[in-house]
Amino acid sequence: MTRPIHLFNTLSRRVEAVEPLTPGVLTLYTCGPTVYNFAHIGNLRTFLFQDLLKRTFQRAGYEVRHCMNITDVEDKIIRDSQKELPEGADNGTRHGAMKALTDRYTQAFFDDLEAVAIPQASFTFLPRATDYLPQMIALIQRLEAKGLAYAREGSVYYRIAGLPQYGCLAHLDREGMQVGTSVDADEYERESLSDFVLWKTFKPGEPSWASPWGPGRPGWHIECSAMGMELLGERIDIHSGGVDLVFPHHENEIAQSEGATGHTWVNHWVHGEFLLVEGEKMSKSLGNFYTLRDLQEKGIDPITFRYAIQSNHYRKLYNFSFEGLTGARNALERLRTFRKRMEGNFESAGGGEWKEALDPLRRIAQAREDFWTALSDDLNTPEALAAIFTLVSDLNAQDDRAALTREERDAALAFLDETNAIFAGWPHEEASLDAEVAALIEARKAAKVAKNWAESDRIRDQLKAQGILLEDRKDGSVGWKKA
RNA sequence: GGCGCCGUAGCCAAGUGGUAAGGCCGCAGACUGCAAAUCUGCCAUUCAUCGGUUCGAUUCCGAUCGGCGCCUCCA
Repeated sequence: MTRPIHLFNTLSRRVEAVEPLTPGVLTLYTCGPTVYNFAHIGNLRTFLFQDLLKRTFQRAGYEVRHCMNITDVEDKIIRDSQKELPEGADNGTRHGAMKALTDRYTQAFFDDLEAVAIPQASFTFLPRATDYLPQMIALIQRLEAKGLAYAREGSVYYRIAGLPQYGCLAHLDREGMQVGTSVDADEYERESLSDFVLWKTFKPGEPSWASPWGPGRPGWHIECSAMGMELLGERIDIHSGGVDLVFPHHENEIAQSEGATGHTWVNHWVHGEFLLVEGEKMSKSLGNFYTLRDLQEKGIDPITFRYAIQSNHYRKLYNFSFEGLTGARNALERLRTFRKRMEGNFESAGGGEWKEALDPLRRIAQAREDFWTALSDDLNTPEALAAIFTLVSDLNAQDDRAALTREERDAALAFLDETNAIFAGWPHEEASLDAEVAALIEARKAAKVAKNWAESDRIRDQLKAQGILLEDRKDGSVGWKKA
């Protein structure tokens, strides 16, 4: 049983149903990081969007085969990893230095992902580009054989003129293109300024691999085509990335893959928007450039960041702000408090006027429908979250007047689990207190019974300082939560 | 020059040809020994501006203003 999901397709510029080639199994390729530095919050927005995409399909009943590449050979990686090496360093040393750098930042990347609740284990394939040189070379040879690639002085280029559909993704027509305004001097040998490089010839000071065209290294588009086709197949359901990748990266991937196979490679292209920071483009010079680590140092919970990102639609520019983060934290707190309330069994006071009594089970079923209707419609998370919040509000009101039954509470909890499986913001938390704190809570209870308010308040403040917030209930029990 | 996107309350934000979801913040009240949590009420006669189409537009069309992206490395 799978729910149909509709997504905006960059190819058609319309929202379309996603119909996997194999019913119930979704093949998903997402462009991963270039590991030469820590990921910044803009990068993370894209990975969070892709995680949302994946989790939505999973919870909608699909088996998702997700491949994300790790780009571990690229201009900036080479620049940063080779600068300390002597001029005469041999190729093995150069490769070693490059690997040392990329290993370090690959690990940092996965640490960051884990912090925002994107488990490494949730990826089916995490290929490193440097592990797929044979596949890249084979793909280039395949293009050569079809007349779509040509070698010049040790480099190989893609012949755009040979592929009529070039430009279909970015919706560029060749007449209107302003191309070639900035051209590297060493690439004058291309037949056309639009042709892009598949294989770069060796330059002194760079690591290299042997190839039929002599030593060199892969161009930056070829890895995704080679690894995607190797691991997921020559036809895949969804390919995604940040909007900036539409052109030229994804356009060139289409050229490489479809040029080689002669048929459609990707059915659905999905792209996530960028973020702004306090209304401005994030940049190091403006001083508004943040990594997740920067936020953590400011005491911000990465899960709060995750929620802030996911509470906005993925195709809209998101204006990151610290005020927004505060709002996200408070909104999450409301949901977590509600969860605790549903996990508990305490009696409500009863009585009081309210709009109308409702049938909690039916109300929950309605919320579930609303939630999925929103998510299925191009991942409309703002509306999906609204479905949760209105339910929370209704059930709180109901529970205040006439306590929900255990069955109804469990139904609410099941819905929270279901939605948390996607948003990862309101998980069940084991309630455990150390003996000292438990004793303090008991001492305060005794003080309250004795109407010793000064002592009772003192203990409450003391616990608050330790990060334990108390909630006195109407039935005399005392709840607590961590601040 | 070509192709696109966005402009909804203090902030974030959904949305539809039929009269504005949700969250945060804020205010008043209830509950409480006081709090916290929760509840009740309030918080955009209005959706950048000006025209047009329509019985009716925030939603369609056009123009204007403002912000932005891509066509070159970039999540």
